[in-house]
Amino acid sequence: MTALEPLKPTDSGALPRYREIYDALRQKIVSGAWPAGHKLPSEHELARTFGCARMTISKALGALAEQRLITRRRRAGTTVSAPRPQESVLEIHDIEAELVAAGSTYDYECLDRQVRPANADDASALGVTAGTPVLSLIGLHRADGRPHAFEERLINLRAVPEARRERFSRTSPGRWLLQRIPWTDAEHQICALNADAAIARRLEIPRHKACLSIERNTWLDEQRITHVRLIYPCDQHRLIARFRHQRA
Amino acid sequence: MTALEPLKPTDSGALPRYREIYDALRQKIVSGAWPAGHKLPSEHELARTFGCARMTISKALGALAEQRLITRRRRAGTTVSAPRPQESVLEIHDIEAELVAAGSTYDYECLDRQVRPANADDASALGVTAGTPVLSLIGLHRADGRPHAFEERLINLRAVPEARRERFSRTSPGRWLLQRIPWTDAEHQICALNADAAIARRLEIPRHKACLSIERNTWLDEQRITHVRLIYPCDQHRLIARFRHQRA
DNA sequence: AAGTGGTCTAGACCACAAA
DNA sequence: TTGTGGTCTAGACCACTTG
Repeated sequence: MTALEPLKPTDSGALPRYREIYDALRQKIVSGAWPAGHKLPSEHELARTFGCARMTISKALGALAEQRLITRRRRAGTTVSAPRPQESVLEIHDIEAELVAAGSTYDYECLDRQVRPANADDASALGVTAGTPVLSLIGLHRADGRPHAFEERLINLRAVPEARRERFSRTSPGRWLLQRIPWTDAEHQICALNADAAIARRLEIPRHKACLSIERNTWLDEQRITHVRLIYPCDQHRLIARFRHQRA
Repeated sequence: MTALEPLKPTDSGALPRYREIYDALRQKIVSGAWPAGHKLPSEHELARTFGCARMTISKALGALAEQRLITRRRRAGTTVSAPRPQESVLEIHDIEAELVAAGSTYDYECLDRQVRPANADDASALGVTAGTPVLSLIGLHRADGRPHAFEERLINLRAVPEARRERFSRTSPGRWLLQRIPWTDAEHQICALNADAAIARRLEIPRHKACLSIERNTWLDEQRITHVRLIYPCDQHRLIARFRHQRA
């Protein structure tokens, strides 16, 4: 199969035309028949080849471009991209939803709650100017009664003033925020660390045991909403990320 | 701003029409003016409101749907989605590229190389049937001469027969594969662990020090290509993931 | 200057699901 | 049954970029 199928008999089956075209072109690429750098026919030519309107071709190419399988440039045409660097969609689920889905019980306990003007550490973690009112929360997530994750959180009260009225004694602030506050940007940092004395005590694990630390910053447009650091014992959490070139 | 702008004077500026419409609708959603569950006007009505063709509206809505900000269903119409669960694009860069970008020198050393029929462990890790020929590689990545990551890898020789001829004595198999083999699916598992004796020795760190473990499986369509496990000392690696609702 | 992709139109028909 | 989104057409003009 070195030439494009000139015409496909209209599958009375199912797939829309642009999707068939997408699949046909994608096959050329992932099979290696069209290696990186290969120049594709122009949209006009593909439209003639496949016997459809140019917009239909454009939709198929748009999908391939979104998958980074091809690069499209005016005048220069469309070429097969170099294999993309490892990149994956990481889903970091809501802790409660995750545990409930796994059939565990869940509860949250507040260990400390303070409203204060941001000190230097707060300001740097949350990315606000010192003195901005913040809500500092320290809490523990439990699964089936056993410690599951330790949470340190800062909430920008300038962005989320209504959080000042919440006690968060049994309500996980993460869930509360997620349900109320739209967010536009999130950033995660993931690393490993050895449990220090405080963390070991809270999570009821030996000192120095490896833990997974997930830090998350969220924004609503330019405004910082919250900073959170979650610490999981190594054997209680595992991030799973999947990526498919092919569209759903 | 509770009503939609009925018409925008054609910005002689820059943005395409569908993008302006996308932005306008997105603003309604992230600002909270249209909460989750809110029903959007129909495409025909939006086309009238914005004074454009329905396909232009459809393109804007398609982009919003891809961001999961809205849900579109035939007959039922288009509604604002619930805030999405935490989900982020995780970029796991090629180790060498990452180090070079950071201004470090990089080298790879092969510690062990075997071609063998898959044993039970290989078969389970790589997801092939026992007896399938596999290439097993154990190696060390170094940055500025110091151990940076420990790698254990299995390559399915049925999928990548040409790997059998490679020595991989100084060439990182990850990079070699990435440059040659197209892949369609990848799965990552990330967790923390305490260094055991073997890892501590290889990475020249104390035993029990926390490490980040990244396991990756890759597929070409249904066929398994490789399984790799990378172990980084906690202070030498940090995954960073960003997510934006807004399109680039 | 000319060819390419990027966008847009004003229609059309269809499939689906809710009423 | 009917309104909705999903797809498609056969054109069109424009912006960009390369030759």
